[in-house]
Amino acid sequence: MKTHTESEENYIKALYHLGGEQPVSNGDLAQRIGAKGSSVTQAVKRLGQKDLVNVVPYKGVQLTPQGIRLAKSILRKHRLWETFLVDKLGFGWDEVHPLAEQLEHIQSEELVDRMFQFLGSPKHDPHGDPIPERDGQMPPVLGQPIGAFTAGVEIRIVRVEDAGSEFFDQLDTMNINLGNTYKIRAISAFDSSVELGSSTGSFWLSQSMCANIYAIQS
Amino acid sequence: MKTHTESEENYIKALYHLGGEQPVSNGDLAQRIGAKGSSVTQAVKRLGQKDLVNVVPYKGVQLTPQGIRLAKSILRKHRLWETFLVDKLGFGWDEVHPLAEQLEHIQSEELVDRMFQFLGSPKHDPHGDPIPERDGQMPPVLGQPIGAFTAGVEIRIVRVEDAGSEFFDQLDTMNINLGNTYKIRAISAFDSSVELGSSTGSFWLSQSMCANIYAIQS
DNA sequence: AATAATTTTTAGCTTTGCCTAAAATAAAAA
DNA sequence: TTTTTATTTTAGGCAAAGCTAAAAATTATT
Ligand SMILES: [Mn+2]
Ligand SMILES: [Mn+2]
Ligand SMILES: [Mn+2]
Ligand SMILES: [Mn+2]
Repeated sequence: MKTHTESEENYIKALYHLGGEQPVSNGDLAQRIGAKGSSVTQAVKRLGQKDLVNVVPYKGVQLTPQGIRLAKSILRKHRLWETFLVDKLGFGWDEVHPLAEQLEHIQSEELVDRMFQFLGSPKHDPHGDPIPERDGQMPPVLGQPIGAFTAGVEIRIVRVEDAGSEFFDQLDTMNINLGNTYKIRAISAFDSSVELGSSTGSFWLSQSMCANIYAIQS
Repeated sequence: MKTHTESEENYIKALYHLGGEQPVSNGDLAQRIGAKGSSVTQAVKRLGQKDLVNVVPYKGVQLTPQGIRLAKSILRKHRLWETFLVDKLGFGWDEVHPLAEQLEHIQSEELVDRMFQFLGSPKHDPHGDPIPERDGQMPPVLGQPIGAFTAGVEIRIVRVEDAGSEFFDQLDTMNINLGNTYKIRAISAFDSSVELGSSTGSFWLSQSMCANIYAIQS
């Protein structure tokens, strides 16, 4: 398997994030990467020559099977590193993403395999996102938005969206963590906010918060 | 503290390796980096503009105090990562160097500090090389070449030179590891090879092997 | 001290990856 | 179906980091 530049890998990752296996527009990609459209046009041309993407001018860019494989391998590394940073080094789950963006580019199959073992073959990262397997298979994407449940149900938080540092701060101040269990006490018909109850009391969660927090019944 | 490219950091590291605080010739640097002299001339000019080195044309390049600080911080990371890979992930001490050359460029003070803690505040890496402290202080460089001892003395292996994979293979087949203790049985007046004795028997070590293995009396 | 050999620098080119401004194309509105 | 607007591509530049070949400076040898 050839070796790629960091920039190339970031484009592949962005494409996977935005479109998965579907085509992505030049503009969306430019926005995500944080570069101008003209730069993106050239970049994807280079990726096309390496058979990582198919480019249809004026129409969009789409990952090839090769590109998808690469995207998943980068995502696997990213999420394994996040898991390492949180589980082993004691970082907060809100701090690890930027660091993982560096570490995801380290090239060594052996390292990834050993890290995977060292971490106990995890299926999900500290935010509850699935860690792609060695062969590209994806573990299930866990949970539904909290607002999707009905009053009276017992739920467990299993995943949160990466919705920025303010979101994580809010989770922190409200003491909400993966694994926490609550009872859905009520759902407001007015603004869709949700009242959650735990052993220590109960509190209301805004619709915006709920939309980024995923849970399963349990 | 500003951020540097991988290439810049590799130049700084090479300069520190070759000359420490002393000036280094263009040719030596070129050889070490694996680039042509003309490329090196330009590269050090760039480093000069960032006050990481002082360049005297036709004479040589020398790290500034800033450059030395950077060199040590990279070396610290390199050796901490090697320690992590061997102690925590179970890599062999002969496999970790190339990986550490990638990992040493990851930028995060916080990560380094936490890793240092996680590893138990190590003073030396898996090859016995000193790990620079946070403030730039260097732990002692351990040991003397095995040939420097006299017959009858008890020694413990504390450090090995990075003398290539064949050297490590030889150490491996002879079962020589850091921490092993031996008695110096004899030193050949003919070829300076050394006879070492342990509980399991005794064997001869060539002068070339001895020159790359360091020990202390004990 | 003069010449020869070695080392270093300069000059000119290449690729990656980004930029701005202008031209071309596609999509939306009239 | 034109015309206007938005998106995308082309054209032309720039900096980092490498290269080769030629010129200049230093070092070594007669
Ligand atoms: Mn992340
Ligand atoms: Mn990245
Ligand atoms: Mn090393
Ligand atoms: Mn390196």
